[in-house]
Amino acid sequence: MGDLVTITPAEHTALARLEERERKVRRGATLQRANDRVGELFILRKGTMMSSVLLDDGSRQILRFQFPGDMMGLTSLVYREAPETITALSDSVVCPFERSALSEILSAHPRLAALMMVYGQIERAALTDRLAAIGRTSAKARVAAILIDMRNRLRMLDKHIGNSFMLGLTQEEIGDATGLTAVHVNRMLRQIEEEGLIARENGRVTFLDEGGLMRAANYADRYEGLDLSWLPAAR
Amino acid sequence: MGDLVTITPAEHTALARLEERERKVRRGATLQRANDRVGELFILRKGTMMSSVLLDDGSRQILRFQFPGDMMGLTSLVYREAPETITALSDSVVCPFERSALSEILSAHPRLAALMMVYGQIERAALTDRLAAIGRTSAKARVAAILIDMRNRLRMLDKHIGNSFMLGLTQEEIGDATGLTAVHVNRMLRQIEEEGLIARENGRVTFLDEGGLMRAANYADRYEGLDLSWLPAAR
DNA sequence: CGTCAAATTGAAAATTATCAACGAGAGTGG
DNA sequence: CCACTCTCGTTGATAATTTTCAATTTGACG
Repeated sequence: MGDLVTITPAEHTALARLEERERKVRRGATLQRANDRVGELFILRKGTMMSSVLLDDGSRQILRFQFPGDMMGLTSLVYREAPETITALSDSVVCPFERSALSEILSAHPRLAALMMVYGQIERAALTDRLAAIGRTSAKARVAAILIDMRNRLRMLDKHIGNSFMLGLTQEEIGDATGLTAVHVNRMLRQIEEEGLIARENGRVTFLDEGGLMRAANYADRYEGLDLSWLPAAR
Repeated sequence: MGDLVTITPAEHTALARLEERERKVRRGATLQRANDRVGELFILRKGTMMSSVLLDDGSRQILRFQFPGDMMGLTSLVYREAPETITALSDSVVCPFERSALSEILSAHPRLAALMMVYGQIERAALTDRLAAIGRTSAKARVAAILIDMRNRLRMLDKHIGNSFMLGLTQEEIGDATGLTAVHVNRMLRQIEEEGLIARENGRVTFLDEGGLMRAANYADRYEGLDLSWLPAAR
């Protein structure tokens, strides 16, 4: 949250209480399973994770990728049973906390409540972009969009990531995020590569023509263009 | 919000301040256009509206349908420029209010802040269901899902809506919501009808086999199964 | 060296889009 | 009251995109 506004010491203390405990999650392990009874929320401290739903024909839709600093499992604010599965994409560390802890923060720190609504809306915008991409753009555009999105989000964590990065997703995972089959993802990656937009070498992707890639993907960065002047004063 | 918890008089007064002004919006008129500079939020008082994005090849993706009581334009909490367009599906009445008004409520009424997060998460769940449907289910399933969703949401407003209701969407709008063409929507509606799941007569849809329809659609009702026991006390 | 997940490739099939046309019904101006 | 126009729904034929199935290859790792 410190990226958006300057956090006061009192707010910092309150947020730190959410991260008192730690739990390790191995790559592939499940933190929360859909339809399980749940109550805990999490902050991702290290690693990357994803939230997904499993349809009853066995296919999977990945809803969102999570990076360090993200809150996860916010839906258990609302539902008795989790609607989403949360899985580790790489070995990760999470900080579990109780709903009541969040409740106390909302009461004591209105500005943090507002900031959480802000994050909720950023996430909403990201989800709606994905929705529009899956509903209305070609397979190639969707794959390109995932590449750009992953690069941008990784770069938020590590400022000196440039045009080259470890993707950290299998082609099957890209397919589950974009609503395509792994086979078709493979063909689209190859096509994007043949057009000279990217280069690939075992998991590392390099953007050769970022402008062309953005145009192919119809991409909008939802972490830009923010206006937070309306936030209440810190308490 | 009164559907979820009992609102105290003080909370009621605070919320009523959001609805002091009224504005009429004719069917087809645009309340907020994507990429316009915006600052206002809205509560929908009467009618139905939709939020959508327009891609630059001219195609449209409908993100969400709005019904009376819904807050709209929450993204202007965050962005200088609106990412979504909000349009009236029928003649409607909205109540515009300022971001600062919301800010004051968050500070003065923590339980309302929490309830707004709850609504945000319900909306998120609805969006992710749509995402999974568009990404991973057949055209027929997506159309069936829209039918069920519209019926359920209309029934929340009017308890004695049963198996028959006015859909209030053109086939083109159904297509833009499901990521299909209007032509294909037509064929899917016909097919669902021929299978005896629904009947249609100029805009009115009647469910003949609700169980079959739910199975065809892979449907989950996100307004059920809530657990709000963690909410802070009313102030 | 053997094994296993992941990537790659080709061919055929299924789904969905595109194009083009027509019909029904609502509103509108003469 | 009668063209006239417009939107919406409907239908058929064809094309494009994406999936499915079935191998095969590659690379990491014990």
